[in-house]
Amino acid sequence: MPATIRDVARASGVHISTVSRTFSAPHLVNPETRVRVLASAEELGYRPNRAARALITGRTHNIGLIIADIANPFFPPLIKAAEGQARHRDYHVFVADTNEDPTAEEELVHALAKQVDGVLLCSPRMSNSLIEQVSREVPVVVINRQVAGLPCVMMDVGQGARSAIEHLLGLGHRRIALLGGPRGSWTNREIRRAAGAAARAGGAELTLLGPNPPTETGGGAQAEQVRRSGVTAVLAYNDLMAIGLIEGLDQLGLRVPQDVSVVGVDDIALSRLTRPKLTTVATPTAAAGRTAVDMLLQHDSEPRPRGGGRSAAVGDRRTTAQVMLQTELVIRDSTGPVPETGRTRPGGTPESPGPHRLADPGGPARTTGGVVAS
Amino acid sequence: MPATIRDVARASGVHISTVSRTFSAPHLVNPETRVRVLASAEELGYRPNRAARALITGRTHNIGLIIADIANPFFPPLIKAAEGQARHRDYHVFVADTNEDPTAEEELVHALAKQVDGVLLCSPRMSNSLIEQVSREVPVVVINRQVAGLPCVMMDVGQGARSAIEHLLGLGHRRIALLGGPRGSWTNREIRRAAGAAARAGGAELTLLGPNPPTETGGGAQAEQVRRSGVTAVLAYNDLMAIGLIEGLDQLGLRVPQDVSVVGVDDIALSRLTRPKLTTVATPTAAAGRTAVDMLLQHDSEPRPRGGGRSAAVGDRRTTAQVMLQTELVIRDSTGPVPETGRTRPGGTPESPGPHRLADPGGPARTTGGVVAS
DNA sequence: TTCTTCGCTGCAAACCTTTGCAGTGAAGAG
DNA sequence: CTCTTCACTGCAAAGGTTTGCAGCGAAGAA
Repeated sequence: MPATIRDVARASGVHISTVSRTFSAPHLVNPETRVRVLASAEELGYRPNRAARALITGRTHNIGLIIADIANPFFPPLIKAAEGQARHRDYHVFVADTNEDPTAEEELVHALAKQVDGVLLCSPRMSNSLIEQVSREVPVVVINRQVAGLPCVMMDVGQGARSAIEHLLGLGHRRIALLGGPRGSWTNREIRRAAGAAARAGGAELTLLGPNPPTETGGGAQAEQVRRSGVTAVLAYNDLMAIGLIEGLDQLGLRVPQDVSVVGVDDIALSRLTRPKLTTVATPTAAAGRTAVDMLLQHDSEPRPRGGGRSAAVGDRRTTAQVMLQTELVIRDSTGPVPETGRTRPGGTPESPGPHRLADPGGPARTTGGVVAS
Repeated sequence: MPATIRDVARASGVHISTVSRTFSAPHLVNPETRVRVLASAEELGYRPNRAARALITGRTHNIGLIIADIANPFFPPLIKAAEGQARHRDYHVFVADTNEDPTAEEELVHALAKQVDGVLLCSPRMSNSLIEQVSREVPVVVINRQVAGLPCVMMDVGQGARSAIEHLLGLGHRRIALLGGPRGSWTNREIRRAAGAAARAGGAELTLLGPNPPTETGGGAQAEQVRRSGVTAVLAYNDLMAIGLIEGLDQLGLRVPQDVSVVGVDDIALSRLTRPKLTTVATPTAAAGRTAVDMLLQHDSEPRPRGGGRSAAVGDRRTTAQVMLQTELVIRDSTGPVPETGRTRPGGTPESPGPHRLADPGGPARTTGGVVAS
């Protein structure tokens, strides 16, 4: 049904190459011919077949963005930022959602591989070796994970977790739980490592709860465990879990932050809207999206060889940079001083000490990142 | 860099067609040859180029999903449902976000056109005529909009808006505002039409506020207007705006539902978590996603002619159905009886009458839809 | 006049697959 | 021994573009 270049050529009485040039190099064709071709094209509703074009140029002007869970509000800012940056460079972004499933993840990069010039692998759940493998099929930039030899943009959640633990230590907490995220998450490991070290250094006991699905439900489901464990503070893998946990604790009659303090990670928009407002580690998601696109596209202006030698793909960079973006602890209302010992039962105090409050930095975290490796 | 079918053929000493068959019709090739080919392919890291394959088969096994704003929590359930349904039929979904921009919308369908077998146009902002035009380039199913001659799946927001207005009328409200959504939204028009009719029928005055961006910010920005207008109830274009409005009213010292009642549309997950919990019109988003995929793919089992005649694309259905899905009013805590006249200033009443509460249906809205046209 | 230059256009290869058709050789039937 | 059948494989066209190269005619230079 859709008209091809050949139909247009026939209709306007020229060779297909002229039609092609009319679209991709108009200055090479006689103005009169051009209008004739354009007219025929318009009339037939002709649109160049981008897949066929990509087959020969090796450029689709699309980039793929694979993310673990599109329903997690952590991702949209990253997606939007990536789209914006891509658009500046005349690229479109196709997003694919893996439902936290490593298998779906792998399938999707194959599905996308030849329809895009590169793939942004965001918070991947598959193994490093698998990532390396797929990166041989299509240029890849990894977000939220470090894998040797590949361009990566990471957020320093380790530093963030440390700040969070130190914040809790400063409030007097000595029994802290770490509400773990999904299996296979690099972020999860980083947080665990850093939080563990910080807790040890501060003489606190850190209880690990997990792995859990990184959702509100996943957080809420651990409320009972948190209560039983007797901790006075919790660091959650992300804001969603933190919010779910607060909800769950609430239903058990435990108040936040009076009975237990809760810290999240991500600083999603929602964390400003809940009551209490969430203390959280802000991650520079938008900057990550932009940076990743830049890294993927950094060499796309280089001339592409043709004919004999295999053509160089977008990701064929000699220098694979790894960038670490800063995080920042944002203290809001979900953390407070440790409750006095002895009062382990909630509800007795008429008015517990009000929520601890510090100046809210407000704006997004600073996003300058240092280049770590080359 | 990536190996082609020719490389594999050379490495395993067979013709490329044998390699092709090894992957797409293994039963046609001798087991011994097969293992040899497979071995070479494995060694070379060969992956069939799906774009080239699609060029000849006419099938990509991908479907495109274009949505207005990926950050709006209304969409993820729809996306997930579409993905699930697609996955059952061995299809992958590429999501593209338009940022509520009609131009980006059109660009994206062109970008996707030849990389997918069909496009789901979700809550499109472009004109009907443009939709018809792009539908000649790629099979399209429209969601949240009625356009003649094209398969559509709609949600009966008109009915929902009517129920909402009647609910408010029943609570005694006579001055109601309609917090409009974005320009170009079919849903917006439907709500306005139905709400207007219902208000008129009930002898109430309906104030139109808008158009607005369909976000929390968009809703919050109209709080001042709502206060000034003196209405006692608001029906918002969607839950996000309703939540933003409640937030904004709160900052102006107006309590919901004591001073003003607020109803949303969509029943996003968040609307259960806010205080007060949101009264809203539940839309069957997941069902919409599933249905749309089914409609797009309904003919994909038909044999495709080859050679002489132009091949029939996925969407080449004779019967373009239009489906209307039911909505349902879910009454929670953000609506209550109209405040007594005279008390227009907030803060005076020690304890206003508690929120009106009805049984919450809980489960998702029923999704059975009648076929409207053929 | 002859030669060069130049603007435009056509030719054909290339990109990577799939697939109808035909060819090959061996096994089985008569 | 000949003929058919059958499993397997190769051939080549097709799908819709892009692009280096060559051709062509006209205009300008010498």
